Order: sequence, then C-alpha cells, then structure tokens
Amino acid sequence: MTTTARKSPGSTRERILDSALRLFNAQGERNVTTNHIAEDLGISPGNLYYHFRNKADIVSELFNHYEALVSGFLQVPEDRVLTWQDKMGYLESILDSMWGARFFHRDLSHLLNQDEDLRLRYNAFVQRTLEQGLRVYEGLRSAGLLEATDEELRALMVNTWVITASWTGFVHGLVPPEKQQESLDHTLLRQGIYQLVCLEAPYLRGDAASHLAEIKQRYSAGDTLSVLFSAATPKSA
Amino acid sequence: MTTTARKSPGSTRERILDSALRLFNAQGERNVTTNHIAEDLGISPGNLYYHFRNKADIVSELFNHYEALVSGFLQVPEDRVLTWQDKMGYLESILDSMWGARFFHRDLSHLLNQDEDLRLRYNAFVQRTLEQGLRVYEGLRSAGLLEATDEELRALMVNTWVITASWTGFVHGLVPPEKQQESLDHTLLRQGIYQLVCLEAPYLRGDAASHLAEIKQRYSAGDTLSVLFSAATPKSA
DNA sequence: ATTATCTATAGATCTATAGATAATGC
DNA sequence: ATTATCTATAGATCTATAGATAATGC
Repeated sequence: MTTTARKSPGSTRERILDSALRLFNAQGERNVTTNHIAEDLGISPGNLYYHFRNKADIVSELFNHYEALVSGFLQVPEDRVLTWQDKMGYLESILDSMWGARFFHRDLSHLLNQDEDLRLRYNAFVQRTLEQGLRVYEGLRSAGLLEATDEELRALMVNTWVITASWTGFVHGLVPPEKQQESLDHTLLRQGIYQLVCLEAPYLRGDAASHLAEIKQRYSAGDTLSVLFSAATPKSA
Repeated sequence: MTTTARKSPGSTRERILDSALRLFNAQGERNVTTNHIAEDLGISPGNLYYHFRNKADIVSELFNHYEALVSGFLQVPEDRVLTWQDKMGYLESILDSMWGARFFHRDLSHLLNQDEDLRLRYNAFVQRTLEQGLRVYEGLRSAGLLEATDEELRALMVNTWVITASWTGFVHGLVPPEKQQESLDHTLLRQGIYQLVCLEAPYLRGDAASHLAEIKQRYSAGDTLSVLFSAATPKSA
C-alpha cells in the first residue's frame, strides 16, 4: 500500500526511491526496469515488489517529492515586498528541482498516459504552479520591479513555465549522455536561467532593470549555448 | 538499405512510413511496436523487416521528412523585404510541421539515445534551424518590424525554438489522449502561436506592432488555456 | 505474529531472422 | 533472376506473483 507514512530514512523503501530516481535521471525511465533498480540496490526483484506495486507506483511517489518541492518554493512572503533577489531565487530553486527530477519531464507524456491518476495530479500541479507563479509576478509588479498588463503577465507566465519545464529536455537533446558530466550540466542549467531572464527582461523596471546587465553576465558565463550559433554572429563588432 | 530512392507513392515502404507516423503520433512511439504497424497495414512483420532494418530505421526516415519540411519553410526571400505576414507564416508553418511529427519531440531523448547517428543529425538540425531563424529575425529587423540587439535576438531565438519544440508536449501533458480530437488539437496549436507572438511582442515595431492586438485576438480565440488560471484573473475589471 | 526478504518461474511481449513461396521484370 | 511477401520461431526481456524462509517485535 502506498501510504505516505515513511520509515526511517535508510529504509528499503526510501533506498528504492533514491536508486530509481538516480537511474531514471541518468538513463531515462524507459531504460530502467524494476530488475535494474533491484540489482542496483543488491536486493531481489521480489523484495522491490513487496514495497511497490509496480514501476508506475515508484514514479508516482517520486512525483510527490518533486511536486512538494516546487510548490514549497513558489510562495510569496506576506510580511515584506518582493525584491529582484527573490526573483532570482525562484528561478534557481525551480530549475534545480526540475533538474533533480529531469526524468519526469523527459518521459512525461508516456508516464501520464500510463497512470490516469498521475495525469490528474500533474494537471492540478501545473495549474497551481501557474497560479502561484502569477502571484509572484504580480508581487513583483506591486513592488515596481515589473510592468505589464494582466494579459501580458499571463502569457509571460505560460512561456516561463514551458521553458522551465522543457529546458532539461532541450539540454539532453543536445548533449550526448556520456558527456553529461555534472559540471557541464550545471553550466547548461545556468544558461536556462539566462534564457528565463531574457524572457522577462522587456518587462523589468527599477532595481530589476538596473541589475539586468549584471545578472545576464552572471548566468551566461559559460557561453555554452553560443556554440549553437556557430561563427555566424560576431560577439562584438 | 535506407536509400533515399522512393518507389511509387503507394508502395509498401511509403505505407509503412505513413502508418508508423500516424500510430506514433496517436499513441506514442513507445507504445507502437513493429507488429502493430504491420498489423495496421495488414502485412506480415517479416515484410516490414524486409523494408526497414528496425524501428529506429523507420523513425530515422520520418525525421528526414520532418527536417526537410522545417528547413524548407525557414527561408528568407532574397528579392524582397520581409513583412509581418511573412512572420506569421513562419510561425504557422513550423508549428504545423511540429504537430505533424509530434511523436518525435515527445520521445526525443530516448530516440536520440537509441541512435547516435540520429542525434548528430538532430543537433545539426537544431543548429541550422536556430541560424535560419536568426536570419529571419534579422530580416525583420532590417525591415523595421523589430528592434533588438544581437544579444537579445539570439536569446529570443532560443526561447522561440524551445517553446516551439515543446508546445505539443505541453499540450499532450494537459489533455488526456481520448480527448485529443482534431478540433481541440487545432485550437491548442493556435494558442501556441499566441504564446510565440507574446514572446516577440516587446520587440515588435512598425506594422508588426500596430497589428499586434489584432493578431493576439485572432490566435487566442478559443481561450482554452485560460482554464489553467481558473477564476483567479478577472478578464477585464 | 508480523514484517521483510529471497528463489523460482509463468506468462506476456517484442525483435529480428531463416527459410519457403509468390509475384514481377526481362 | 530479382523483388516482395509470408509463416514460424528462437531468443531476449520484463513484469509480477506464489511460496518459502528469515528477521523482528511483542
């Protein structure tokens, strides 16, 4: 039974989840079978099935972790006004969470097709995230850090979400798995933040606007993506 | 023997590709086996393997179609200046192509991991598309329809690409497969164009800017996505 | 007594090939 | 002769369970 009651942190159930997450992220959910997970942990397949009904059950539980993480970050503080540092914190935290569960968005469509209940929870999650994100943007607007109509804000929020959720997949499409070392990954993750900052840039005002150049600079450090544009665009004329 | 030489249009080889594309898009590549394709066509599995080495070979050939389609659209006319209608034409054509091969981006990471050669061709494709897209944006800038620095243009181009390539996946995550009728699909595809227009909006000038409201109106007709924001955001105060 | 684990395996697929047969083009 | 197709199947997995055994908590 997939109760939410957790045993001691090093319990077999927890270890299965840890191992599954690691293998899923590294090799893709599709390429990791229940046998692989059991073998990775040095337990029997039977034991794994004692703790989880099936693979979808493991995925479902991993989604719960990820969902709680993201929802937890996207809170607007009630006791003070938002700053542009807050805004950067949101971007970093969420992209980090995405990266930690990148297997999920990579195989999203199959995972949702396979488990109707997960699809419902995922839809609710997207809706909630978009709403919480919109609150954040509205908070930034109230703080004078952003200027946009309600309509513009909603479109911006959807675009922010789509890019955030797709960024790890985009990176995986470009970098072959054997080259996905931790360092490179981190650089590309920062490029994702750069892209999100550029997305917001036209609407930024006040402090957020005056720090724009500095922030862009900070997150484009690696300049890894510029490879994509080959030699066509001279850096400075 | 994956030669590019094609037999008569209704040849078995072509029929296999058609059937595979249709089934892949409808059910996901992962859920469609070579046996399913053969059965769908009423031919034997053996026959299918006579025409294609394996499933990856079929996918590879489908990618060729898709790639040629997209690359063909993204040409800047040399004999005249770009108009904002051209720009909308690009968006429509490319999202249409994406939709036609939506299975591809849905299972992208697995397909690329499975076929090293496909990964290389895909990377070249992305690079070429970003460059051609950049040419288009530069053309719009020369025509006075868009104002942005080179740096802004490159970031815009990457964001445009990520959203374009991810949009169908985003839609699939929200709409359960049994509800994905042709009509709904088309509405959501138009919402994708709306999102792309909003992405470009801050940089538009001249005719492109003055037609902005009209264009937004045209593509948000269904207002399907607004469901995501529940009742939180009043349409007009 | 209950919880955790293992061994062994049935059943379900899927892939891809070998070998036979039919259809077609000279 | 060559091209296209079919039948039948070996081999490779993977899932998920049954049934036995070990460990643990009272």
